[in-house]
Amino acid sequence: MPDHGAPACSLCLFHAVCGVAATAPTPASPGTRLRPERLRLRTGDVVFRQGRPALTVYPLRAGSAKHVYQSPLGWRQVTGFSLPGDVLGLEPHEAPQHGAAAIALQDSEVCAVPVESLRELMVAPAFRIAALAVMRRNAERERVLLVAVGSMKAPQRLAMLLLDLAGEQARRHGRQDGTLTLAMSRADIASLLGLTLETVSRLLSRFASVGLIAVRQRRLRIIDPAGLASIYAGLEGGAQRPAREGNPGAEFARDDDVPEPGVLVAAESPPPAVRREAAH
Amino acid sequence: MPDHGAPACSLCLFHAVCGVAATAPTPASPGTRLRPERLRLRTGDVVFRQGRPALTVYPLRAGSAKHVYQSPLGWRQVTGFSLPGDVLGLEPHEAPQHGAAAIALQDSEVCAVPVESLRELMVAPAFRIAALAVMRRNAERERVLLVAVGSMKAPQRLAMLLLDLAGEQARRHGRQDGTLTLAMSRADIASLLGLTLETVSRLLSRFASVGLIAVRQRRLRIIDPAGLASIYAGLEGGAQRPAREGNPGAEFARDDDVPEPGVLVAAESPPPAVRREAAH
DNA sequence: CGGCCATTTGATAGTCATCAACTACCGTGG
DNA sequence: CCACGGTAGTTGATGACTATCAAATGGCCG
Repeated sequence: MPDHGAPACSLCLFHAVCGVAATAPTPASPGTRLRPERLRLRTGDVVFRQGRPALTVYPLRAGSAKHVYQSPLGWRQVTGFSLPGDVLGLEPHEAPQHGAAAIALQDSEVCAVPVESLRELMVAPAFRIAALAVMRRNAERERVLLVAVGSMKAPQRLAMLLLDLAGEQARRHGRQDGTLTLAMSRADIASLLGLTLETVSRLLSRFASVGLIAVRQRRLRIIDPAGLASIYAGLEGGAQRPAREGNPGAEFARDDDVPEPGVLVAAESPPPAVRREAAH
Repeated sequence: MPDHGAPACSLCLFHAVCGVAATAPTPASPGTRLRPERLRLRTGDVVFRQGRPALTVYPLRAGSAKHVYQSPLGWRQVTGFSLPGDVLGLEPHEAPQHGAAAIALQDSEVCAVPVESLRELMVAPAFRIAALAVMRRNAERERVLLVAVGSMKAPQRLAMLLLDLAGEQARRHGRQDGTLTLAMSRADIASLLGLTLETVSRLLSRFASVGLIAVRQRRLRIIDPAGLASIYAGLEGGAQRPAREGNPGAEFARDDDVPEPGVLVAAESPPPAVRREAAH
């Protein structure tokens, strides 16, 4: 495995087929070898806009980005953040246009891989599997977000995000100390979570005052991960419980399907039970 | 084009390749010909559960269904409703397991198409395009829902759903009178929209009292579509405006990308403007 | 006809958005 | 180097919007 310049490259979807080795150009390479162009971005730069033809995908080498979706009626919302190793613009379902805009949250660096190259690579089963897995992960992320925004209280949502960011941080650099730098503004966080920036700010302060975290501006350290997880699970304060899903009819078996965890903060604390279904 | 038994068949993804013609079995058929098994469902029946292997897809011939997603922590939420012509269990990204459960909202009927058949069909460009388009549409739906739940008020969300249901209704049967039967309970609607069933009930009553709709139990008629659209757009009461997306830096061009409308209620009323971006 | 569930409606309180200052930070330019 | 302006972030006061709790009503099925 070549170890390319940026540490994030080892997590990149294209890592195995990328020819931008810091070492030798990898002479006789069997399969496709990418020599992607590199682009530098400055804070606020738009990598691509929603609706524009998806001609290129952009593996993120360094920095970070946000994805902004605009609904048909003009409502905008941040749908996610990307960190080094993620691939910006990787459209699911072979969508011909970008489904959302991508904007650099800080000075960043991306590679530019033409979709034709991507298409070629996709015929290789191994790569294809990996790419599809990435897309599935993204989709799952959005679903978790939907549920969070749709049925969890503000503190839970924020706790979720913090734990997620910490997890991603750990997955990249090995850092286990909960130190992280928020590349995004309070407004971005608020948009993602369906809150206002004031609420986000207040909650961060509250979390800090209770000793869960330490924050100063965009510098944040998680002091009590278990406490945050507890809040995320809704065990704090108001005794939140997963909403029963008021369906009328009956369901066959009564076992609960345990969805595979792992996306957007692993389910450490067991679901607070209360999982009844109306019997037939 | 064969006209199969159910009227919804003409909208089915598999329509062109389906051999279940009410007429003759279509003797010498060139490409793949499906003879899908048919299944009857009763209210509340689980078509498939989240996490279970996705071995079959179920085109919905008659009736309706809801999709229920359970997050890793056990929170459940309705993520969408399906009407005749939709395909239940069509997993994006070739997911090997169902990403959500599907539950019949009423006595319904589905076809059962093995995924192997689906895979075979997917090699045909025409079918492949169509299938991907369906998946994209589903994904776009969820995004619109995310934005709605994340940043719109309760009345807007409900108005959106009603308009959407009416639109789907019209797309199937030609009925242009806004008469529709809500197959789902108030709780299901509430879950989808991130509200409580009481709020849904109250809003329906309020809509009715203002003459926008007429409701009696699950019987509903849209009297003033424009009024609902106006509420959806947020032009009523509180002067809602699409939230500015508080991003810090600059953006290159200043033109707004107009996303292709059409999913989950077309954008009839133009976005209320106010689309400024911070200059650099 | 009785019982059960879905739905409606009311009363009340909690959460969070909104409006409004105020403070901290950052980069620029004197 | 320090003053300045502007943006990001914090904090407070207030109230709208909705969730929550609690009945009451109405339908539907057996």
